[in-house]
Amino acid sequence: MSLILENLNEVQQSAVLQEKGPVMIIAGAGSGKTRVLTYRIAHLIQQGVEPFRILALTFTNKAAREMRERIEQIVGTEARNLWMGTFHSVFAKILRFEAEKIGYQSNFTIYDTDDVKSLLKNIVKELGLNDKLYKPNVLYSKISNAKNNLITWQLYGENLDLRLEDENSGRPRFAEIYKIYSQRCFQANAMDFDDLLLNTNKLLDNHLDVLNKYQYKFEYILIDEFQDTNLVQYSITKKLASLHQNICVVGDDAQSIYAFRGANIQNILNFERDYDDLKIFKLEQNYRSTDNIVQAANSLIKHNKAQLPKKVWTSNDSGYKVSVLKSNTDAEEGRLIAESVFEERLANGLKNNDFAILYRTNAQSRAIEESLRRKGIPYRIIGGLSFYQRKEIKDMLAYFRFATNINDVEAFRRIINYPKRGIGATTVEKIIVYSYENEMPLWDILENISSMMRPGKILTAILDFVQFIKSCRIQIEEKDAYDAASFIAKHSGLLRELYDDKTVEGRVRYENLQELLNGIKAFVDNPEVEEKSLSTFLQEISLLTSSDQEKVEDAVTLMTIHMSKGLEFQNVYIAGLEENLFPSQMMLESRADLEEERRLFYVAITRAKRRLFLHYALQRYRFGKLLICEPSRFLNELDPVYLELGDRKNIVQKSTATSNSNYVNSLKNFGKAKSSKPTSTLQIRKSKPSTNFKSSPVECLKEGQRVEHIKFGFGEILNIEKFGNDKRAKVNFEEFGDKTLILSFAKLKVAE
DNA sequence: CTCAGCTGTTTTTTT
DNA sequence: AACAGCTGAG
Repeated sequence: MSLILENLNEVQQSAVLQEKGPVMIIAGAGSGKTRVLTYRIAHLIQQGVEPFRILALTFTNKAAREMRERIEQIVGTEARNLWMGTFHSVFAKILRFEAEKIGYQSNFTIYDTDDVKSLLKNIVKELGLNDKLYKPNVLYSKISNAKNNLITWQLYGENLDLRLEDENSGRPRFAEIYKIYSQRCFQANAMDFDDLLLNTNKLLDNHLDVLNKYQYKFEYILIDEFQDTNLVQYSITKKLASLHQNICVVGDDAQSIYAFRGANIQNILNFERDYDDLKIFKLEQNYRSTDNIVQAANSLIKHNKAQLPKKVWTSNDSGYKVSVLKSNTDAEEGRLIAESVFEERLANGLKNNDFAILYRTNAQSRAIEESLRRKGIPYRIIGGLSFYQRKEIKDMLAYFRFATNINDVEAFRRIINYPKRGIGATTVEKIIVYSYENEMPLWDILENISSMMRPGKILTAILDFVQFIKSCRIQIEEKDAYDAASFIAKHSGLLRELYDDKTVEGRVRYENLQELLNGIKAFVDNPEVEEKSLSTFLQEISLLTSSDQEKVEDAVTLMTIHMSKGLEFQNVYIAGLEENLFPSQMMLESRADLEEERRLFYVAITRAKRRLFLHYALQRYRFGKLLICEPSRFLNELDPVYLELGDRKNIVQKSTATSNSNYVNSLKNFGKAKSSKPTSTLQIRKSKPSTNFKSSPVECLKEGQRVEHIKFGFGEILNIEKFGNDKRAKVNFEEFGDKTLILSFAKLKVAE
């Protein structure tokens, strides 16, 4: 027991020892938050609390797994009985157990984003609405938003304010769509991510016996990353904790980066309001980073108005200053990063695992990957298209899904004519619409299809398909996951389809499918797994995310900043610190929440332990266009005292003459930025897109033509060549030198 | 019903 | 650049 405590500072200790009652731990970045949480749980177990009476909710499965392992190291295998996982996975588990109470079957499917969008698209189509106005993306986020705020479709329909808002924004029928969508999910015995929470809440509200059971069961409740919880999550945990009142939340308002998903910092304030005997602990000492990094982060975050008072400090050495590096292009940015990784690794005896490269959007990884590959630096990408999101995998899983849940309409849609069976879109639509209109389960129709259709090729195809699904169901009943999956893979024709595809992509897809089967084999062979059926496997993976891939060898990590939360690395590179990319233009336009973007940058900075590199490029390919970029406003917000501008000689060597002088200029003026001009020298050019700039048609542009570009100004076309379906022009600009532009995209017009 | 080829659209972040 | 959706010919 003292063994536990000697690793902790005073505040950490008292936070661990405050076992009873509501506790809130405000934990600054790198302040040992996970350690406190881990020890707190271990301590409870050592005090004799049964592990299965402790509920610990984390943000990612990975965080849960790591914490479980660490607890296991302290208290032993008992830790396996903890109720620990993400909100979604824990409540999915409870929902499967209690499904009948809310009219679901326990083998319900979890619809992922693609399923949801496809369903929404079809509803809009059926209602004959304008799909420009009713875009699946918009609808989904509106529905998700509503659900996260406990607004069911019934409540939505009754809420006149919301209805009025929809009418004003040109979507008067949204409430109807929400209703139909919810009903369709229910009929398909499916839940989307948000339903896992909303239905849990509903279950606890409407079934007192269930509520009592879990209230009694969970004697201690702990919530990690509390700043990222939304209203449903708060509502559920509050209900569960109301009997024992032993609820401990850990969070950092400065790291709240999921508002777009309904996360609400307000929860922290509500928490103080809802529990008046609340004990608050503030962890403010940072053990992770050098002083320069901590101070740079502080200097950034102080620009945010909405925050809890808190002083993050460290007794660590000041270390290196934070490097700010300019590149001419995204490609050069990648090269600088790769070179730095290479040198730093060699000079300091670091391993690839010690490096992380972070970016705002997944699309940015390409350029960096290329330069890493060129330098022969092994890397792994976390996020992006995860294994389970690949088309071929999702197709295979759709077969599994449909065979286990025969009312899963979205799975049915996916596989009914893939591989091609001669059952076209028209037929499929007829079946589905018939099912909805007559409120008949999909499977009832399929089983009786011969009495509803004219005999012919199509009918035979459907009958074969139904027969096949039936045989799959028998396999799933009788065999283990691997045997059943192999049967389905083989007899569905999917494996053959991909095997026959001799292209490179086809090969990869085939291998991916084999990989999936290997994964299922491993699942079956795992002695810890008790239930080895295919449907258990499906349930296991439906909430897996890209961050859950096991880390393999020693490799540099590439990921979005969102994925990096909770992690730390010796060296961190943040790429793409440009206005409109970070902070993201989208974010600013849609929600105007600059503070969340700033918190995101704060999270990124505080991942670094010993060295931090901030990169921006002057030009970058985005959306297939070469864009001129200006440095992020966030760079100007950092206190220059903790920064150094491009110490790297190779920038000078490898840059062109023009940029060279830019580099020197900005180096000269960087520290004075604040005193001289508020906009600072980092800014190159105001990017006010002139409203009346009209590109000339491509045909008007000839070699030798004098032209004007919206950003580059005036220049002369040197040559034009065909590039795929596009034409590309090399243009010599007076101010910016030679540029190659894609004519169909470039804002370019004939000069007057 | 299927396929090839063309057109237009879309790119924030994730459980 | 990558895709989804449409059109027209078979």
